[in-house]
Amino acid sequence: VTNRIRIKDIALQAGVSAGTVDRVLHNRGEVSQATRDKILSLIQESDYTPNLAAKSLANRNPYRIAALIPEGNSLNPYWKMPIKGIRRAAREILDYNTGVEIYRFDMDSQSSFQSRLREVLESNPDGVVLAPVFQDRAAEFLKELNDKGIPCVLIDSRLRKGNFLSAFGQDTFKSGFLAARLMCFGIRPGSSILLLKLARPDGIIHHLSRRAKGFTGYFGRSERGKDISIRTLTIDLTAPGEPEDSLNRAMAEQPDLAGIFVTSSRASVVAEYLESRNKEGIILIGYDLTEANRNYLKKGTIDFLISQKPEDQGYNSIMTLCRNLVFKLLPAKIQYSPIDIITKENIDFYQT
Amino acid sequence: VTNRIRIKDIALQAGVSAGTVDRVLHNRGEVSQATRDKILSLIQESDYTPNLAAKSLANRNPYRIAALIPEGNSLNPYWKMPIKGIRRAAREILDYNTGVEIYRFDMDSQSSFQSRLREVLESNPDGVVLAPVFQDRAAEFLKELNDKGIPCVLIDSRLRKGNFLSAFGQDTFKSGFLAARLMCFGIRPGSSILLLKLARPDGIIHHLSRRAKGFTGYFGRSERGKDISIRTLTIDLTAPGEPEDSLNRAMAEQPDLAGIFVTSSRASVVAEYLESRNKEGIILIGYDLTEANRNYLKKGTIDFLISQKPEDQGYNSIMTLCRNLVFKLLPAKIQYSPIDIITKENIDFYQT
DNA sequence: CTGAAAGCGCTTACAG
DNA sequence: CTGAAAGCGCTTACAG
Repeated sequence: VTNRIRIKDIALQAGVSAGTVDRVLHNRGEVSQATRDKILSLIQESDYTPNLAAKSLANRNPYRIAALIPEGNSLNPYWKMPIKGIRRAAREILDYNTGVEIYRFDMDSQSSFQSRLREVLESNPDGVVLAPVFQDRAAEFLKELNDKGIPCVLIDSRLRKGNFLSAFGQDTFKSGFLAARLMCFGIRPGSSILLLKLARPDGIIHHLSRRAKGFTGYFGRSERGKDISIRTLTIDLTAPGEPEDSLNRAMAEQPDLAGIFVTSSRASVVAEYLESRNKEGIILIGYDLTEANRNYLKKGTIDFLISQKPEDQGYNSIMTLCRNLVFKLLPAKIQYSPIDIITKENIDFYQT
Repeated sequence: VTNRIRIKDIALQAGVSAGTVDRVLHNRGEVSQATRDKILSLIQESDYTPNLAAKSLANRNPYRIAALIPEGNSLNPYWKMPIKGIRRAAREILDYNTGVEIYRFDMDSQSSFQSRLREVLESNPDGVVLAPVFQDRAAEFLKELNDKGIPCVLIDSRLRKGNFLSAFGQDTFKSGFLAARLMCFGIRPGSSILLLKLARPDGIIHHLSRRAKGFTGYFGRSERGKDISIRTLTIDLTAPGEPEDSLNRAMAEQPDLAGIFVTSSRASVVAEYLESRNKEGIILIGYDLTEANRNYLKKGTIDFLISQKPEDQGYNSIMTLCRNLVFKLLPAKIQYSPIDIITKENIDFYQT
């Protein structure tokens, strides 16, 4: 509070003007090597940190961020949550003279993705937040951004390399692993369980299959998991008669079924099925706090939901980009989301 | 980004100067009713929001916050975590021209608490963050602050009323309830469990007994909890021969012991005991990510730890006060912390 | 009751 | 290569 060091202070010490200090601070304009060195060492000693309020106030040119995010529809309600965080961040960074434009695309349509990409490129933004749903197209897009020198932050991504500023996402393998641990904790040894993939045929299923791998990976590695038998089932929810037909068959074939793990955010579909059939005592574990999932969790039909603070993900992706643009801060390349365990008992206190 | 409304804009529309608008904005100085009304309605229509960067830059008088927090010692390592958050917040709000002074006291000594209170009052701060460990003294202190018009934020508190700005804390009953749910999920029906209070004789045990109440409250209310037998045991860790003696006795009396719940942050003590006796397969649930607890969680001796983002609590308490001081924002009176479930599998991704 | 002016710390043309 | 000046939006004495 008291005596923070200002640019003016080091200028005074160095016997130059504030403008010159600013020039070496930002590697801008020509400064003689001698004064440059002097100022640099003065800055080192003085633990100078810029006043962010003053910095953003003085910042003339507004920055524009483009966010490319899937539409949230009834088949995929997940994306409403990151969008909420993005909107919140957008409001906050108005004071940093930075604006956010959101471009929505249809998760089921590569051409819709493609045309939004075009629009974004034409708008010539200062930075991009991207949900790289269609991997190959996203990679090409990333290259175009690189050529133009536009930084890009990835959200809910499993890309681990590529020329992006930062990537947000859960460790999907470990989250499946955790789900298995919870399942095994709750069922009797010798039980039989079902690993359920509820996907659309053309959907991106990389996340989902990593979760499944993590889940099955737990068994065999652990004491408790040893004598559990797992069956895997994939159901196309858009097919007629589904998911009832497939679930009926599975139930008939596994009469001793003790638990179901759903790799997608659609555990509610299974919960609905179990309720209508009056099947009780089957442990159900799934992902994401969608409206429908929350309800079944509160009723007790779903036992655990695994979440990843999707709103935070949206919020942080924008803030990361903004801090990079405005303050030139370099973020961590990978920013893992938490793997949160949500139950009926703690959901009311969960900050999404 | 483009055209945010400024004070100057409404001044122009109202045909007055910026100073006058500022006066009605802050209810300061005398302004004629007519111009006041005009400006007020103009503000309503224009969805004016102040530029926070400019606001804090122009803010002349520095604010001083005093934080009264227990020392973190080996018997109570918990408080290191909120302190970390407080320090982080302190760094950030330097730009808001606000400083934080931390006063530590000995949790076991009311007189130490008392003398720190005096120091704080004498320093005449603009706001106070308080861990109300000694309830009665804290209540008196609160009154003195009220008289002086100094706002106070409580941290890790179960006070639900009193004249404070905001209070942070977990719903301790519900967190015990959740622990019971997890316990019951994992043990066989008919098992016997131990509810363990590890306290010092003079320590504040309100938190701990609320957790215990929540834990026992689960049984009887739920299907799964019906035929579980619970024994409660209190151990004074500072007594000679403890906790070994008491635990030896308990083990002898409950040979079928399937699970132990520890209401304090010292589950590690039990974990150490179980390891040294080669007792495996007993489910152990406790609180807080202390160094020792983390280690036993990773080894698998502790099954679940319940956490409440203590660092966030420290951080948010300072930020809440700062926003009130600088921007006159009114926070929620009670701000519940999350009830997080931490396991070996997700601890690496947990943001404390 | 109201306006004009100076200042917060940083940035940005502009002039030399 | 360097300095002086103006400006970002808000606040704060000061003068009337």
